[in-house]
Amino acid sequence: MEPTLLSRKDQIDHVATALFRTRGFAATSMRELATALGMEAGSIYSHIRSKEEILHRICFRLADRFFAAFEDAAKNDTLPVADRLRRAIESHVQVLTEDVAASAVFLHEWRHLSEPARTEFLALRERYEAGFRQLLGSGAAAGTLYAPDPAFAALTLLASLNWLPAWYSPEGKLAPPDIAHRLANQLLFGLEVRA
Amino acid sequence: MEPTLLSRKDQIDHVATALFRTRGFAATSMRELATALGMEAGSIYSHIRSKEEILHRICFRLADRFFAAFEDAAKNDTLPVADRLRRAIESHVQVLTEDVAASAVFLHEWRHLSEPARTEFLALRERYEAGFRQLLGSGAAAGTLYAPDPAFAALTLLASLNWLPAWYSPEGKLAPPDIAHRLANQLLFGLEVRA
DNA sequence: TTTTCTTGCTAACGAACGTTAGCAATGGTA
DNA sequence: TACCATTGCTAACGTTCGTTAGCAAGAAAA
Repeated sequence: MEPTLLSRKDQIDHVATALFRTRGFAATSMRELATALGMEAGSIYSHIRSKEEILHRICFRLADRFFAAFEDAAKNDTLPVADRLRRAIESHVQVLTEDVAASAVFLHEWRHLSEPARTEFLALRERYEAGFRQLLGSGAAAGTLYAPDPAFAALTLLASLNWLPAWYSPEGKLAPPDIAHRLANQLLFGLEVRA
Repeated sequence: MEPTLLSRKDQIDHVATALFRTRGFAATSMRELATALGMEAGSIYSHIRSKEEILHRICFRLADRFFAAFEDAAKNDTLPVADRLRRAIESHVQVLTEDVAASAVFLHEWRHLSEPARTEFLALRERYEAGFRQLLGSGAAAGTLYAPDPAFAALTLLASLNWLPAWYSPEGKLAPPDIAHRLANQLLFGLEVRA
């Protein structure tokens, strides 16, 4: 029938990601998931321990990817801060577009993690934001970036980026690098025409 | 005991809004809602017809507010476009901060509306975004705004604003007008220091 | 060949879900 | 006084939920 590129467990994760994205975690039943996979609800438990385990894997795997991409992009101390920020933005967009569905789940469904996973997740997110904060802060200190309140700037910046899964489609006219470039420009240069 | 400032129905809406925000619509049970209101689950149905009716009211009421605020702010044809955009941004932020919980529900929980309400809601949101698109487009045409792709710019702009309910607290150090002003500045002028 | 792992089924568990019916107390209105 | 809208209760309905137990077929490993 189909080539088994993914293990059954990975297939479950993949299909669950799509369902969690569109219906939400709480509104997705194991029976819906099973139907989408072409199997019975009980059978899923041959591969996973619980529904939440799937969500846990989706969220934390993506957190890992965001961290890895950020390390690569921003931790080059020889580059000017503005350039490092641009690269961090582009990396973030790349991770988002690589798997939009998982990104959407990562951004919205983490609340359904129970403790202590939830707290753990929020700590990771906080650490990630701190990376952007630090970048903006040192840019402001160096006088190359305008960010009187780096925390505020970081929130706004990430907000613009994280809305992407709400509208991005791989079939759209804009390719991910295009999007990343435009977003970076708009955030760095603003909307107002310069004199 | 307590002064009855709100009708029981309004109290239900209010408490439900807070629960829908933190737990999500699907993960909030009528029994939880009842407990938070100090009553029994069945009793709620003396005031409402269904759980979804509450969500419907929350979402569409806020849509009305956004439209009203935008009309006030942006439909003054004598002002320069950039100023009208700034005013629209500030109005949007004001509606968001006036009721953060309801805003969060409006932004994230509308997916749980069933048809035809869901389609109706999306049409409203699309019309609202079109207002910003048009503003950005005419600014670009007039040469006062840099927005080569007004649709893209509108998405990014609203994204920055709509993330606000994720972090804003009325007890925070920034007052809503401050926030609005900073957001408008950051969006209009960008992060990079001007020559 | 025997064993073990993977994969999946059926049937069912107890719990929780949204909602309804029927009844009762209260307080304002006629 | 009689009436009626408001408000809330108890008890239960049918359904769906996540999950488990027990069994079985096939492939891979010993």
